[in-house]
Amino acid sequence: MKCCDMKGFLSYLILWCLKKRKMNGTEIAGELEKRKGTKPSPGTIYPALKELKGAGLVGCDARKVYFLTEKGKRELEGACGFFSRMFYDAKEMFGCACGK
Amino acid sequence: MKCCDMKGFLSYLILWCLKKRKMNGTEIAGELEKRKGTKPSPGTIYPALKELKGAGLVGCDARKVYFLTEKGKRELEGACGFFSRMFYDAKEMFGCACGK
DNA sequence: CCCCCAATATCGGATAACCAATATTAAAGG
DNA sequence: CCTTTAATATTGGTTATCCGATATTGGGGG
Repeated sequence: MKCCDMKGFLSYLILWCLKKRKMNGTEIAGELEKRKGTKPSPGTIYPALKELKGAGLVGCDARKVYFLTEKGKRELEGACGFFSRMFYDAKEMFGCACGK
Repeated sequence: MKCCDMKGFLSYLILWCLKKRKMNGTEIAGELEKRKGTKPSPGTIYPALKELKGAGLVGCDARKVYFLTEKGKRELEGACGFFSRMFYDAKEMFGCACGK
């Protein structure tokens, strides 16, 4: 088990980051590096963005600046609810996972 | 993207659940069902437990009741710190992901 | 206008998570 | 002790995530 090398987060994290502000691919990669500790490679980030765009969760303008669509916002909120339920006892367990 | 079918959580979630109390495989599966919405199959849960035991993160007694080892506790805390950093802005983003 | 560099895109492959199906073990009751 | 039923274990295969390497695009300076 490698808890801090967790897979399956990438798309979700991208949505999370885009909720704060519009970003291009490089900026997103940098933001993910800050959060995860490792910078996703181009071969990771761009296919992910393409997939998200194909799913209608993000859009991008002519300058390749990506932003959350309404559908993406709903998806993100659904995912947050999912996390919320999954770790409903986060507070009593630690003070953790709550960004405080 | 399938945010609510996220992979790579299983081992982590098992540790999380075992932090609360000792459990056998079936109980763990039930607890995961409550949290994730889907019950992991035997072919999922037992290999995961075996791996965790092999890594020294959990132990089990003669009755196959699993518990967190000290190493497992440290691992879990490390993972929690990881999450904490990853979603450091959880509060400002929503009120979410904090089990409240 | 052309070159150059950074950003973006694509592709193949490696890895690992997970499940379905099946086999084995253990427990409880008659 | 035997049977039956639930719990545990194993195996093989499917799928998806991610990365490395490599192409392509686009924008700014000369």
